[in-house]
Amino acid sequence: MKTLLLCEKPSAARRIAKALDDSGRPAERKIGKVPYYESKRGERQLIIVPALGHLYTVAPKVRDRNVYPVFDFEWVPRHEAERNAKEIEDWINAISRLSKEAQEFILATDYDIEGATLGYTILKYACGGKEKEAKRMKFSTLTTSELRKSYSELLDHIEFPMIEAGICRHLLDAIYGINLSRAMTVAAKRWSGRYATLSTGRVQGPSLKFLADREREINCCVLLPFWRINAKVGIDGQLFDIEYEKKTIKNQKEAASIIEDCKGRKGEISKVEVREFQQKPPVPFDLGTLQREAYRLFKYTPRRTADIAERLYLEALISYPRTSSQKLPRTINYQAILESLGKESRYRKLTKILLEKENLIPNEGKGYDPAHPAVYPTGNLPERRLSVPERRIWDLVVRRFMAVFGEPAVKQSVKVSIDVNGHTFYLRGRRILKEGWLIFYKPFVQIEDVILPPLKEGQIVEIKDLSLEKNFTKPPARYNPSSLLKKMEDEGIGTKATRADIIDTLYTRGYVSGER
DNA sequence: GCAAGGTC
Repeated sequence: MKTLLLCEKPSAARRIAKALDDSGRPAERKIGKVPYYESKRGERQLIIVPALGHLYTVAPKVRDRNVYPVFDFEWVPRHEAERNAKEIEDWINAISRLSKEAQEFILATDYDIEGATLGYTILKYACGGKEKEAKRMKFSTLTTSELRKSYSELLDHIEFPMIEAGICRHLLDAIYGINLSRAMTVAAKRWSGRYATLSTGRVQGPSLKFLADREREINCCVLLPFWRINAKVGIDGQLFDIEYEKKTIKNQKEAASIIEDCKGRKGEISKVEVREFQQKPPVPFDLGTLQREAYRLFKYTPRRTADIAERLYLEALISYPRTSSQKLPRTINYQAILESLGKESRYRKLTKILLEKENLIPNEGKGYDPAHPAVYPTGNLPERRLSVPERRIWDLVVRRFMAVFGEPAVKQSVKVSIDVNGHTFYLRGRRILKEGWLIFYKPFVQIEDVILPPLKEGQIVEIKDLSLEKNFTKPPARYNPSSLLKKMEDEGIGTKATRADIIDTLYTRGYVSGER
């Protein structure tokens, strides 16, 4: 009796095969490039085979792309509808062949709308109509214990209502996106006489609108003048910038009279406020946070970061990157990872600090993902020379991982009020009292101490370089790929795996240009 | 040479 288990992707199939095999060592086999596993579990022989995400997609029944509108769609193997999907044919053939040896079927794809749907289409079209008899494994992490539990508590059938929703999602996106895209392309050709691909869709359209709305705001923005009082204070031969109690003054007369009042006057310190506060460690990386951080630090676009992270994942240097989780489950062996990273000389001192702690507790964020934990380094060290971008992203993931286990940083801020003829100026100082997690994440945070000499109330100080600066209010900033990604996340459009690609498409179509 | 969603 053979049972076929269908998984979402190769890495999941491997984990599942290991978890379910009685000896923990399933046989690894291949049909062409398609890997699969044979596990023994009691009397049962399991054939565990991965999909590669969706193997089927919806496409218009009439293949002529100039037809408009189209409402008749059908499920087809992906290689028939898309370019760059050549390997899908082999994949479907392999699953099809393995399914013929099996008498029982279990769906073990991700327990979400797309996982259920991609499993359904494969069971139906590649396995010869097995979608009704297939059982279902339900799990939210790929830990051995949960996988075994879900295998022992198999659900009777796959989740048909969820699949209805998934099919509906595919069809709506296709009907809406393909028709509007064709309409725009045809209209543009009639108008200009030239062909250019135009496209829009459920996610592209609204994303572009965010940019258009912002551009309109910028163009409509009326720039108003305002004035700023600049001054310095001299203490023990050192000069420090001070700020006027009102950061901006809208009226030139008022500003000029403040200058007049303060000119040639000395200042008297009226108050010294010292405040200490803690800054908690950062949370582990979900993909979006990693993409934004890589843009902030290296100006890598979200797309580029996703590509690099994917490569690092395939070389087993980091965990699965397409995650929205900001949590690191206790089942991850933090200590082993740190010990291994410590073999790299530049991490040795840092990992030592963490390994000496009594317990390692990550500061976790709210982000949750049913299928994957946050991005973390596996502890493996590169076996080849990484390119500069690869090294940077890996280093960022490593340091972030260490930082989440760090102690809070303790900072001190000082606010000194200086009275100048009835006007108040502020002198601000700041310093780090305890580095805490910053020691791990140092290259990626700006830490600039402004250390003030000892000051006390009633002390008289010299006011220098008193001047008036005219400015204009600024329009809101344009989006960049990073802030647009954030906006899409906040608005809940696209997914962690698609947002970067969709932003890229906006550029490819020529809707957006400039900063990338 | 059309969407958006999986995944490599």
